[in-house]
Amino acid sequence: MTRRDCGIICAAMSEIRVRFAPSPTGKVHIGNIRAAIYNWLYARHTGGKFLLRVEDTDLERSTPEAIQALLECMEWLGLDYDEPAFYQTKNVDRHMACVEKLIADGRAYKMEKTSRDGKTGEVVMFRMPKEGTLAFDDIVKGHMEKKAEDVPDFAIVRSDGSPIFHLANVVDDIDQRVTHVIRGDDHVENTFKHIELFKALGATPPKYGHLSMIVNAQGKPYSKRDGAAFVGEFRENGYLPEALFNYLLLLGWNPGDEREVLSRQEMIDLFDIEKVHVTAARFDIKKLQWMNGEYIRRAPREQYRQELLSRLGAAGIVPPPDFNLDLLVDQLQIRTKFWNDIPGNCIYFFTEDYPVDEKAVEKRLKKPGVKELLLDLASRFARLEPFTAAAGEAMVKDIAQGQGMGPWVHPIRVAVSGRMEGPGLFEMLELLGRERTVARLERAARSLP
RNA sequence: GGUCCCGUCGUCUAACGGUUAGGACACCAGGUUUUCAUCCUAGUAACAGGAGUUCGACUCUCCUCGGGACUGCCA
Repeated sequence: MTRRDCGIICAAMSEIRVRFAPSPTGKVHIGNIRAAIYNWLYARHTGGKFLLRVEDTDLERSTPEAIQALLECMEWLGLDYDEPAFYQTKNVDRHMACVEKLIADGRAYKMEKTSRDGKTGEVVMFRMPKEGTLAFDDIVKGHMEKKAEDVPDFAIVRSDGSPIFHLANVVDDIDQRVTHVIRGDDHVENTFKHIELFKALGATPPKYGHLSMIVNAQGKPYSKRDGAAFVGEFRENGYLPEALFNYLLLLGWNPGDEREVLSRQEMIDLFDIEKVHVTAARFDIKKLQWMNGEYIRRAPREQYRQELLSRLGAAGIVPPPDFNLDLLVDQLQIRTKFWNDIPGNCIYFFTEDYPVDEKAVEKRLKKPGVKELLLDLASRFARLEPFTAAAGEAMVKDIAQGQGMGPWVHPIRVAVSGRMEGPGLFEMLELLGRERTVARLERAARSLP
């Protein structure tokens, strides 16, 4: 409580500024985007600023397309930033000016060095303290300390004259007036170097918080083999941005009570960077899938309706004007786990060219008596007035005479939809309409010996 | 190898040093239902191991084991 009060006071005195600083390599990884989410929430929670810095100094991999993909991911997740995106390549002059100053101050020196791949050239090295301890208080990991002798000098300018990450990163943080650096665990060791760099440049180091990694189902760091670890893939697979956002947030943080599905506003209100976990979290696709279904079920009908129309449209289907879309939404919304499920789960309402599950046919239709049953039902449905779900259900109930309706319902379902699961049967028939229902019952009957 | 970090159900996690160690996902058994899904009810399942401190340890200390990060002219 005291801490939080202090945070508010400090924010009033000097605004909190955090940043997401990805290098655009084409695909945005979930671990990176979770860091972005935590930064964004921290900024929104404290009333500070969330900044975007594109670390595009790796000219090989940084393409306009990659940057575009990055921006789209952020927009999809609702990670809006408060100042124009800062491009690292635009700040190279500043980087080099800082190097000159460091050299002039004796904090950096030129040196002949042989790189890992055997190339020799002159680089600029940053001089680290040689004795004493280096320490900082990590917002999530607590007090971190190292002997100075364990952190050697390091290169800040390549032999081709280009600035290296450590230097560029720190100079940019100074220029963007970043107050809190919340980033991946893999930077913990770098922090000892970065803090010295800040000091050598006459700047106050920011506060640091290091996030543990997200590991795969085997508990190992994600590799390219794991797949589906990129934000874009979740989008393509029909996940809701809100669900992915919520799930990622819960990987390493919780609101302190038993709530899990949170609104964006609740997240902002409750998020507390100090309560973020130190331990690595395993990515559980099953729980994400559940959460996605949860978000779809909770979505406003209108949103579902729009998504339904657009997904059908993408499949080349436009429901006819007299189609009862409301009823379809009623039936489908609770049965949808991914947006991508939509066309497949209702395509048979709109075309005669729909897939038929042969196992279903085997189980429900290829039985003695079913042919006659379907013909009988076809003629009954042809006469049913009105042709509604309620009337259809009443009719079959009447035929079943108080017994279970299974023997009638199951064959009808497979005969008219080609599958064993789906909306309530009578709603399904109403949506199909009399003509299609009768025609499909007769067609199914004809296909039987 | 060296430096640093971490360790509660299968997974994500909760638990002022005192709880029958709680919740969620998954799993499983029922119920509702014309199928599937939803929904409701119940269940299986964890403090890595060992010392110590303490009246009392998941919680504090140490050791062991296990996992991870870093150890670039990559970011």
